Amino acid sequence: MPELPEVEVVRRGLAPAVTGSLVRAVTVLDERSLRRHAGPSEDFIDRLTGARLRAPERRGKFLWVPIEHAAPREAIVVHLGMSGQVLLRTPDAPRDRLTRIVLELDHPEHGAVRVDFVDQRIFGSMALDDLVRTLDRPAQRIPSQVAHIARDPLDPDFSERRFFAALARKRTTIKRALLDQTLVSGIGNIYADEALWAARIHYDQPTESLSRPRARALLAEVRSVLAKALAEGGTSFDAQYVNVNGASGYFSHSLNAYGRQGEPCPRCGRLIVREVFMNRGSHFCPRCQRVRAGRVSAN
DNA sequence: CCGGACTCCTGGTTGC
DNA sequence: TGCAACCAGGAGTCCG
Repeated sequence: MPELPEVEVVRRGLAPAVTGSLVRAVTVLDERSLRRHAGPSEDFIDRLTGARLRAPERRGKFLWVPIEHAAPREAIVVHLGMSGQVLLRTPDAPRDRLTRIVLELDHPEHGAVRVDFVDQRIFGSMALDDLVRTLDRPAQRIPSQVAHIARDPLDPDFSERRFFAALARKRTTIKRALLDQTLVSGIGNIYADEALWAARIHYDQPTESLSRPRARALLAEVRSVLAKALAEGGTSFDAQYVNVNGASGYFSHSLNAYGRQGEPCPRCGRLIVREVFMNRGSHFCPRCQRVRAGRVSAN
């Protein structure tokens, strides 16, 4: 699935069901989905069973559910990878064929609920991880697996100053930078292409050649596209991305560049092109988005 | 520090 | 219709 808007849709959907719930039972159907859990699956099951869950949190594409009263403090960390889904089901609902992990919860008000982690490609994972303090906000604890991930652009504490400084420090090109989760998190291939299209920037434009106003404009487009996609429930091309109730998002109808190769650019009419970059498709308008000469920063 | 190659996987779609 | 090749929203590691 899953870039920031899709993961946030999942977080919001999960919140009312898991917050305050007690974990009654844990079933691991495929241990490969625990790849990022430090111990064996029995360890995951034993430590989680009987735990009381708190409200789910998110940074970038990582989602986690803190456990109450755990010492050291810990959380269930969920990453959806390319094809992960988190589904809320009634206890006796049939299981999806690709279900890898099942959590049976008991909510103090809503009663029994089942959380199914479904993942076709198994690039996603669940894990129990310690919550640690990080430098970027000492008052907050986040899973150790997420500590290297930058804040995302919809985070109220996202620092533009920091982002621009990190961008200036990098000797790379812009799409690579947008996809670098240690610079800014939550952006994946779809929204990188969409934001670059909106800002009229070529994916291979060197970051050091971007003026501050253009970098600022790009960040504004990133925020805008993420927010719009979130408002429309995320981007679904098929059943691979759905919310916790199994419903698709609508943002695929609003895409201007991603997956639109051969179709006219909505702005200028020139046909959108797809090129392979970083082993994946980059979609852009060859007229609106050209690599241009720009200032080379002094530092 | 940076980029490219390669890894983890399954299954739907495309093309012969 | 069969089957192989290709493609996919991510991200970590290793190597030059």
